[in-house]
Parts: sequence; C-alpha cells; structure tokens
Amino acid sequence: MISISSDVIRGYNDTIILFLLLQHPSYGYEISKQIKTLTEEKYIIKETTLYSAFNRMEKNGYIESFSSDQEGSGKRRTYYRITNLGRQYYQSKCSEWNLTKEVIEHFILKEGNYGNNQKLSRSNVC
Amino acid sequence: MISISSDVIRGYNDTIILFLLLQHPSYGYEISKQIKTLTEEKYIIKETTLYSAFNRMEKNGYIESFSSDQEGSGKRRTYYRITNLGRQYYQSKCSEWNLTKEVIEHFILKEGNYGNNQKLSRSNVC
DNA sequence: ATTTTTACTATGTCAATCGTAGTACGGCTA
DNA sequence: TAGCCGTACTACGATTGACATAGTAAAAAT
Repeated sequence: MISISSDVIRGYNDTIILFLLLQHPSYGYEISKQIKTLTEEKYIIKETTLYSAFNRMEKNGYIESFSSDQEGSGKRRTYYRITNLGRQYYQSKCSEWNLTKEVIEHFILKEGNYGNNQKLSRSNVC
Repeated sequence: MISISSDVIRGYNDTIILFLLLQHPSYGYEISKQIKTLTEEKYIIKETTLYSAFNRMEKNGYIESFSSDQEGSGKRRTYYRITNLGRQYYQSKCSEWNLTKEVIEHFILKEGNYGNNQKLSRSNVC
C-alpha cells in the first residue's frame, strides 16, 4: 500500500496546520485528529512533527498561543490562533502549491504509460 | 515573485531525474538544462543537489553510471541510465504523487476565498 | 590569450522530520 | 479504588536532503 513519504509532505505541514487554524483556534491533539479524518487516514502527522511546527510557526509570528482557562472540564491545553502574518504566509503557500504542482507534473507519467518505452510524446505527460 | 521552495520539491528531485533518464541515458549538465527548459525556468536544480541525487540513486540501485568514451569531441562525462529497480521506484513515486496531491489539496483554498472569513464550505476547497 | 561554458568533486552547515522516551492529568471500568 | 486508556504534551538525539561555498579542469568561444 502506498503511503505518503515525509519528504513529500515536508514543506506543507505548516500550510496544512494553518488551513485548520484559519477556521478556528485549535490545539495539537485536535489538529492531528482533523488531519487524520479529513484525509481519510491517508496522512497521519507525527506528534513531534506537529508540535515542532507549532514552535516554529509561533517563532515566525504565523500563530499565537494562549492557554485554555480550563472552565469546568477537560485538561489544560495550549491553543493556537493564526495571525495576519500567518494568513499572508498561508496565501503565499497556496500560490506556491499551484506552481509546484505545475512543475512536478511535467515529470509524472500518466498510469498506463509506465511500460511504454517508445518515445514519449507530449500527450503521455499529464 | 513566487518561486518553489526546496522543501516542497524535496522528495521529487529523484523522480524528476528518473523521468528524464527514462527517455535516454544522460548526464548532470544535460539533465539540469532539461529541467530548466521543461519548467520554463520555474525550477532550476542546484548542481550539488543534482550530483548528490545521482550518488544516492546509484547507491540505491535506481541508476547505473558509465563513462562516455570521448570519441572525437566533448569532454569526458559520467552518464547515467535507469535500472529496472529505478523504473519501479519511479512508478511508485508517480502513484505517491497522485495521492499526495489529493491529500494536500484538502488544505489549499482556491484563489478568491482567502479573505473570506465566513465558515468554509466544501466548495471553497479545491 | 583569456574568458566562458561545461562538467564535475569535496566539505561542512542547516532545517525538518522522526524515533524513542517520558510525564502527567482525566475519565472510565472492573 | 486501582488500573488502564485516551489526551496532551516535552525532551533529545539521529537522519536525511538541500544548499552554500569552494575548487578543479578541460573544451569552446571570443
């Protein structure tokens, strides 16, 4: 079974997290669950990757942390909210993604053309 | 101007090189030129990145090197050809790419929806 | 004759992911 | 009420790939 390698998703973990924070402030465990369910378990972010992304992005000013005032129930957690700078960064990553997609797809063969060792025409490329 | 960050392309440099070797054996300088022209200069691979990819892939058995017997003209170069294992690896990376694309696009907003702080509906996502 | 292009090699740094481990609280069950 | 599972993290070191910088050297262009 094919799964996503870390080298591929690297560079988009921050974007993924920012997308989720764009909707509402959140915290590590919730974010990780959301990624898991949204991708139908195709991508499960490692805890260490996630928390180090939080640290990096807070240092860069893309997110801000605040503590849950544990009213009533639940364990105290560290919440993060996206900043304006983070929103800008997210936008630029979206643009970059479109460019990257375009670039990489020059080098990806459509299924069914793998075994074809005839000269490649433009139409074989997606 | 937006350019592609190395973290993004990381994990696809090997695939890009293998795609080009799939067509005919080649060598560093030629590969780098091809990447540049095929992407319309949107992606220019660094020399060190390229040659270290060659070394890594030869070690992994994805490619084989041979020396040009410099008949007549041109400087002696090291050519690489793709192996069967390399072909298999390339195929798996293509499949992985399709999966990755699907996953990442869950988290990328279409242009025009950036400033929208209404609740996100499925249709905002591409 | 000198510069530019071609064609590399060597070395060390950096950043992000990951493996492993450990802490600690809350809720549920036996 | 003891123990376990799920939640919510932190710490630390290893690994990997990309990159900066530097250098070599032959061929081609000027």
